[in-house]
Amino acid sequence: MKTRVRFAPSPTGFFHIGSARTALFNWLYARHTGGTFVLRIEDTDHERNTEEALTVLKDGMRWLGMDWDEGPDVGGEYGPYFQSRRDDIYAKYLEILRKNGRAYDKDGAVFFKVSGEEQVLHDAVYGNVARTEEKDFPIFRSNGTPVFHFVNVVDDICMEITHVIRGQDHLTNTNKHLELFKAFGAPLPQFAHIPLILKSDGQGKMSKRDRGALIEEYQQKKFLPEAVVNYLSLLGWNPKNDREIMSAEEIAKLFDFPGIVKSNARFDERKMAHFNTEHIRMLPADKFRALALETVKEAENIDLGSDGEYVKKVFALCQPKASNMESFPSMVDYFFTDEYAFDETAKERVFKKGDPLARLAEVKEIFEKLDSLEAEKTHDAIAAYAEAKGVKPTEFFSITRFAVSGHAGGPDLFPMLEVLGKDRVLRRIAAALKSLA
RNA sequence: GUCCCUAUCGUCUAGCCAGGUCUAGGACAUUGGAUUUUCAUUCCAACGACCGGGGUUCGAAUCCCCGUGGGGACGCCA
Repeated sequence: MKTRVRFAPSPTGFFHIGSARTALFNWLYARHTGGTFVLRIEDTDHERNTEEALTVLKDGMRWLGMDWDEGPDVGGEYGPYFQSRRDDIYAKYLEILRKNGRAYDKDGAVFFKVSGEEQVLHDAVYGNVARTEEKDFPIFRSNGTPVFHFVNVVDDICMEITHVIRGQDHLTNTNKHLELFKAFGAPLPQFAHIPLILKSDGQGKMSKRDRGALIEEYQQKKFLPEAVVNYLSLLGWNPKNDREIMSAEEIAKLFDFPGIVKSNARFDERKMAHFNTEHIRMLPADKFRALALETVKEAENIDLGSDGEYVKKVFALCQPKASNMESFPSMVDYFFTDEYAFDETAKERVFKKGDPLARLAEVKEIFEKLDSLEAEKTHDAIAAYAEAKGVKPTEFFSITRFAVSGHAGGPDLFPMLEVLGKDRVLRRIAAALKSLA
């Protein structure tokens, strides 16, 4: 039988990292098994702007590369995929319960009559979990709208969902669902509950107010979606072979229930950042260039000019040193303007010892004699001069970098000077000699 | 309060199910070195954990019990 899994969010206006991870595990399992990934919108009982909220959700899903096979925009055999449009189906299923004597009216609402028998869940992650649901619970509110537990089960039955992968916070709700499946005489799906994501500090699970809790944040901060997917996949799952940096395809290939961890995981934004850095470094040059271009263009104070080849060289030079895209514009700004600022802490560091300005003046003279600043030649020229003078070559490096870029760090110095070009470098050194004096 | 889940470095985790090969492995973070070509790179190293107590066993991180810690569910929210 073909696997059918679903992600069933209610559009709230933001895409929570926990939801995203649940979606991801479903998506991974579908791709791993060659099955179908259904996106079902649980939009009952919500007055919020669902159109906008839905967009946030869909954008987030698409950004992370979690394409759905059935659901909004793509349709499918099992629609409608919005609970708000399935009232007739719910009415039909309520009738079944009434006929079986499992539903009754109370206070204007409809209640489900529980069996009172112990239910044993065979969970793919947590094993057998026994629990008894003691109280009858409402399945339709007094305003006539159906309740989550009811619609969730009915939809899973109708959509022939084979595996229910969801957060562990539903573990104790599952009794209710088991009772309902049985009351309908429907086959049970395989349940797989996954551990929760906890706050990095403090108590409880990640809430929307915690930093790093919303997928929108990662989009805004220009994280690579593949990095977010990679990190999220490893929060509560692992391939058992110490592999960490992986593509979504690799993860999907390896993903399965036995690798899912039972205990909750604490979110760590530093490790998330690390994955982001690794994925940036791994990006093929052309993809990185496209991303860099987009990022820099959004930083309005930077004018890339008209020399496409120059831009290309700059980005290629900086990619290996880029730790995140958010700060990338500030990392490359000086390549495109002579009006760069001199970083104060960098200045302190550079001027801490020796006589940097004297060195800089010497560098200027050395460079003036060269016909171009080809990296190796430039280096050799300084090294030769330094040796003749009996000074360490390193004494020239920091000040040169600082003079032409305003930073203490950045891409490899000599390739950087080569990209900048002799004219620009000499112009900047001359200016710096005056302004830093 | 009741019920359910869970417990290895600060964090994510491997090992546990089929007990010995574990002086417990990897990653992030931190600290310290190296690359005498800077650096936001790379490499190397250090630091650092089996929650406590009982039991089973020749032997327990691994199996069992009890505590304790952590998390969750108990809504006419989803």
